[in-house]
Amino acid sequence: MILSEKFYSDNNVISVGKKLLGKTLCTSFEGILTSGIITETEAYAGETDRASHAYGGRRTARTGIMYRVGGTAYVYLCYGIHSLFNVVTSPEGIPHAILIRSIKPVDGIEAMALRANKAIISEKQGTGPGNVSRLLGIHYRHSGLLLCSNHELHPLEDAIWIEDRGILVPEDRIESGPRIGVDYAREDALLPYRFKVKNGTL
DNA sequence: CGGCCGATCCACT
DNA sequence: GTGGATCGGCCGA
Repeated sequence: MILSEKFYSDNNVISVGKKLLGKTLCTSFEGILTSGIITETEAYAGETDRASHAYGGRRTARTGIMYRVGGTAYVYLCYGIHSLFNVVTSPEGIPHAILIRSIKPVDGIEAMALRANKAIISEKQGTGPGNVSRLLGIHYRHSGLLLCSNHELHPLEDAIWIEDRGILVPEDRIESGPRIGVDYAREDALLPYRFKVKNGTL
């Protein structure tokens, strides 16, 4: 089942960050389907979160994407090399977003191996936000794509979406901790907004 | 328009 | 554990 706008429009970014664990992130580019189960996320809590690109109400051509309706893809370039994939959550006008940090590869393993320039794909290849995008073929040009438009009507159209395939990650299997690489965020750097499945086991 | 730097990864030691 | 790769976005002049 493809997650709907209702799932993403939840104003509680922490709760959505946790609920995304165990869901399956899918892409279809040029007719090639690849997917992976989300095993790690980070929540970015809008204008009051010093770690967020929207901190203080900063709204530019790039970060303006985060103010769109929940279920919009926010992808941006990091360190000049990596496209990092986020999904906007909350209603339109509130710039909450979840960064997808790790996946367990599922569909299209061969295509992923090709993209990663590896002979085989192990679970390790899906670790790290830059790698997630690399395996799934996500590029910052995809920023602004809607994740819940009905792509099934256009199977050959490029699309990103998230599915619920019935994998349940109970609260006691979720480990929370501080986010990565946000030391500049001062007191907010310590907030436990990073969520991962314990031992990476699903 | 110039300069700085980032929600990172990987090869190498 | 460390440093190089690599470039768009943003800010200040």
